[in-house]
Amino acid sequence: MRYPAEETAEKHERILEQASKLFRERGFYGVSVSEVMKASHLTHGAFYNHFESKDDLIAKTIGDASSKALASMKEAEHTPEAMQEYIQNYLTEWHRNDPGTGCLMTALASEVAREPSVQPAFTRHLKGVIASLMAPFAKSKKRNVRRDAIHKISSMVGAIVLARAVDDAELSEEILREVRNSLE
Amino acid sequence: MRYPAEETAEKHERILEQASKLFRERGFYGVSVSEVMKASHLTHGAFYNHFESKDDLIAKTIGDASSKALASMKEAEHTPEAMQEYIQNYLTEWHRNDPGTGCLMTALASEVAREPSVQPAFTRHLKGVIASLMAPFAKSKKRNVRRDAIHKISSMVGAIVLARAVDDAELSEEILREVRNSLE
DNA sequence: TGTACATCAGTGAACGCGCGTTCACTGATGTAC
DNA sequence: TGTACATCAGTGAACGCGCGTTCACTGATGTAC
Repeated sequence: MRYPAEETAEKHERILEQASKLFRERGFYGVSVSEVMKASHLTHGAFYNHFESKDDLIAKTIGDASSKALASMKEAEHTPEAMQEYIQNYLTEWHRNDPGTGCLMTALASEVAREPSVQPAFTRHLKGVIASLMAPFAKSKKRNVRRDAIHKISSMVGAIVLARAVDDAELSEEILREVRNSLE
Repeated sequence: MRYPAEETAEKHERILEQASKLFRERGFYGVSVSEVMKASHLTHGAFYNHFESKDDLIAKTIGDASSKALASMKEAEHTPEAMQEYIQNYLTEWHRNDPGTGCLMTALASEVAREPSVQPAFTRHLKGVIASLMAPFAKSKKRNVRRDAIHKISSMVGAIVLARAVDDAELSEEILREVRNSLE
């Protein structure tokens, strides 16, 4: 049966949001189309009214999640203090434990390396994050602002990725703490 | 038919080596048992004479690859210069382009986070790498030797992971170059 | 040393299962007149 | 404004496919005597 256009748009949005969360939690291959649709309170058949294929969903999801994340970063204050707070919040056990609502680069980077269809959106996202990390120093005379931003985001991503992969709670906390301290 | 014990051990080793390479290239779920066996010049049926299950293979493969990598790190020189060389070689386009023979942490970390059976071996591996990065400074009076090692390996892993996920060749090279420069 | 037989690492057909995808069908919405 | 009908986002059964795994079978190796 036919549905009001507004409702359809809401469902479309719901699919993108649930996919974004589930993919970050379990990876592209760890989540089926049916699971995404179930989480969106729909049956799997309706999927192809919204997306061409699972690959299309993956690409659209990353594009959408990236746009939202970058928009909220741009709205934030661009002071060195605000950036420090962002970094310190990034390197927390909370972020480590909750990939579903966390940074999409940490959750999906190694899968993106094998999935060319997502790479354009991922690249745009990383460029946006680097720009955000540079913004507070735009008018400063600091040298190597861009180099520092790239080094920072690399160690942040690496730290969360390693802290998640390790099954020794103490080592995991140590990684977060010591990279936090290194970036202070 | 029965085979000489030596031949069987060789085949077992071949399976571990091919699995190690293929998993790093395409991830645990991107490689089938049949593909591993084909690469080892065997048919898929023989697999269960060597391993209990695919999960067992994954755990044994990471354990084996880690042991070999740590052994070769321990054999190397433990001077600050040798460590610098190791880091500079790690952050190369060659390593980025060849995950199959590269660092297993960069290739598999985000999958390991979802695969508890591999986490013990992964944890042991990371501890070994941290120890190796600290070794050259064992007798120095430098403070924060362990913190620096953790920060270094985090940015190295993050840099390779990001450089692989990005489809902009210039940005990818820039990440490697700037993290290389930051760690000089 | 020679013979008889148990062992076991191979082969490849077959299994059930879950996946991505398709399709016939439904029925309220939106449109044409 | 009311009626007739095309539209299209849903539903859920069905599809083919590749996966991990099992199994009956093979035959040289290694062992017992």
